[in-house]
Amino acid sequence: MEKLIDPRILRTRKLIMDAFIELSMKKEFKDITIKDITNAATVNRATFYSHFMDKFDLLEKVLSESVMREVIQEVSTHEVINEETIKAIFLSIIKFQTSISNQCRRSYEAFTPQIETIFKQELQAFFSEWAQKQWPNQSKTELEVYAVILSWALYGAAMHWMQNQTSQPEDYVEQILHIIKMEKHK
Amino acid sequence: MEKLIDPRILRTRKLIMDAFIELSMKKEFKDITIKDITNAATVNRATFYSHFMDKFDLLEKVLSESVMREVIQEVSTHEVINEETIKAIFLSIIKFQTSISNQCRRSYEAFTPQIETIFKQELQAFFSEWAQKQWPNQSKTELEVYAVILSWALYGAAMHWMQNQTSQPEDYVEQILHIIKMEKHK
DNA sequence: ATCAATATGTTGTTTAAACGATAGATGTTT
DNA sequence: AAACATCTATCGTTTAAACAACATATTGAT
Repeated sequence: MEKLIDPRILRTRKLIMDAFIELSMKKEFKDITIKDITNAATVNRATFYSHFMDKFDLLEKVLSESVMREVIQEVSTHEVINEETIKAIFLSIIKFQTSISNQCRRSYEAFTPQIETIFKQELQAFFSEWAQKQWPNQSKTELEVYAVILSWALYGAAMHWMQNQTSQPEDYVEQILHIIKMEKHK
Repeated sequence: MEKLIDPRILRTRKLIMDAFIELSMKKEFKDITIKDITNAATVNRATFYSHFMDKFDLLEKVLSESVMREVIQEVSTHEVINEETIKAIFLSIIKFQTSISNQCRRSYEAFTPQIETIFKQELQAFFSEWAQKQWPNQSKTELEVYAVILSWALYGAAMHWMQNQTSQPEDYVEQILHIIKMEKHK
């Protein structure tokens, strides 16, 4: 079933994305030109356009594919969604947000809306898939709602913690677990 | 005058060479297959053969281009050949030899002849070029002899030190400077 | 020693990427 | 505001690399 994509495509995509991530740490997003990116990626500028529509398209894909994958990977060891998984994801979100707010500096604020959208989308898809595996008897729409609530609640809580940082994240996440019910009964 | 080489060629060469250097740190040379190298380099196996004749050809080019460049670079700050330059090169050789004897481990001994040949070639070319700049009035053949003697003597001394390690390299190099005359008078 | 599996080179064909040229947008200096 | 440079985006042509297939070696286990 695998489509067998030409490895050159994968390599070029990775070169461009990695170069962009690298540049984002030094320059502001608006000051990064396509030429900057393709130069650093050792790729022709025209080639950029056969992979991405523009810089924003690239940012979107970098966030969803490259960055979100890290978060997912950290929790992919867990078999089912449980309190441990929730804790792990919460901490991952904070870890990621902290790292990009350090890396991107000034340009960070300008892109929080995009980042938030992508983050919630990915989280929702992730929860939805896993919920269906975990509770195959529940109706799809019901599990979808469950996934939406979980992803929004978790992301919102993480953002709230980021702004206040009153307690330790480990203690904070305990509070979330008191609110969200993890059980589903047939 | 620059030939303007297709960047894909440079990129692929670098990918292969870097992958090889990386693998050399983990595996013995004889156990590294072309497939290993091209896999790590994200390059097709057939592509390898349009850049290198075989594994030995690759090793040769890695040593002369990639590694020797480091040594040269360390002394390229110096304007002319003097006692400081000699010291710097001597220490660079030792540094390089120590690092590959740590990295390549068992396969190291098997390739010392090749490494030695390449090292002396590169050193000789380096000294020859610089001697001609420094003493343009001297005859070319005379300076060539000078370059040969310098390169062999330095490399030999470095190898001798490596095997015995009696004194500190800084003290050892002083002894060399007592033997080799650095002056040239018209 | 035999057989199977894996590695080495090589070749013809297909495809992704490089190149050069282009036109329009954006931005900076005078 | 006009001149200038730089960036964006696209397109046809050329080239390097991917692919698949092949014959021949090496290796390794039975």
